[in-house]
Amino acid sequence: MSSRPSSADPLTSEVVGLIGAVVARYHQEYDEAAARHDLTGAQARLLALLRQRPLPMREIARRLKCEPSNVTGIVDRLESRGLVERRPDPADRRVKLAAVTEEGRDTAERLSASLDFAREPLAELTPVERELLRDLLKRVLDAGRVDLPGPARRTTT
Amino acid sequence: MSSRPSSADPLTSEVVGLIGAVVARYHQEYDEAAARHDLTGAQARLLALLRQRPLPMREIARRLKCEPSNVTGIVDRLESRGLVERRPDPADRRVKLAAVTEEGRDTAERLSASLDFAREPLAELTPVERELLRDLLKRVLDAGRVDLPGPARRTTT
DNA sequence: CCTGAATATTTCATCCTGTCAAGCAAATCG
DNA sequence: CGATTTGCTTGACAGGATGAAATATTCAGG
Repeated sequence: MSSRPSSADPLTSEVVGLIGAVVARYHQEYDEAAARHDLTGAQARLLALLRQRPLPMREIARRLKCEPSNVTGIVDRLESRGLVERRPDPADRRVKLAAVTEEGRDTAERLSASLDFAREPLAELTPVERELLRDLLKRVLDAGRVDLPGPARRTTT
Repeated sequence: MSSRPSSADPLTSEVVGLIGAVVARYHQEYDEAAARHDLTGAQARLLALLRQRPLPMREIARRLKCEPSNVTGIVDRLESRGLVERRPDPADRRVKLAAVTEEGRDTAERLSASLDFAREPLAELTPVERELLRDLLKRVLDAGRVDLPGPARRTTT
């Protein structure tokens, strides 16, 4: 916490602005891609999440950072369209596992394929630059985390 | 279409994943900061926008990339709390300018001050690294589309 | 075994965001 | 002037999000 670059610092606020722009762009493109498959953003995120493996409602809520009661509705809508199904958990009869159906997996895959952002634009960068960007983003992401003994705590400046 | 790095490319998809993580973090922190001031994300964005100067409803919709009718509601709610007011445009009586009130400006400033993301984490980077990140982000943003009112294309590449 | 606390999910009420279609008012053009 | 366009609002509606209450199941003690 020695020298926190205040937002007054022009360079820092420029980077902050750029990150804001990236966030806006990402969202716009994500929602557009979702809409192309008749999905909302939330539905697309849920589908992408379940693409890995079935998950309990509770766990979905935890990962999406929302209330479980909210997940109920999103799964309901996807289920009514046959993209997701609820299965009982053999180990605990309270929990319901949400899982993609065949069609759901197919949709998820087409969706992911049509997500151009951050693939198209990344073509601008050379492999070395991509590595650079990766490392910088990693460090920025790690930084916000609680003060764990993170990799390389270089509080220069 | 020469050398588009497919998502199959491990490095590219790692970077895509990191950008997704940044987006998620940014949103989470933005909404939390807004909530701390009893604002929703949309209300906070609108307030931040008007902090610069009053804007016609139409222009707000354009910048927030939503329908004008949506802006009406958001301004309504902010106005009912005394954070924003509608003024007539002397030049065109059809137009209504939304402007922050004193209290609105104060709230906007406290909000901006409490936006820790991308300021705290950026402390991890040295000034040189921040410049590097800035340039990489600029190029990624410029690549996809030339739509942003980007401040000066002085990429010097 | 039975009771009571904890957990997982759902339902319901409520609010905000977002879209679209319709409408009104003011400006603009022929 | 009259017709069209532009700016904003209204109303209807769907989805996302929260919080409180209800139900079912698990689990820990006595």
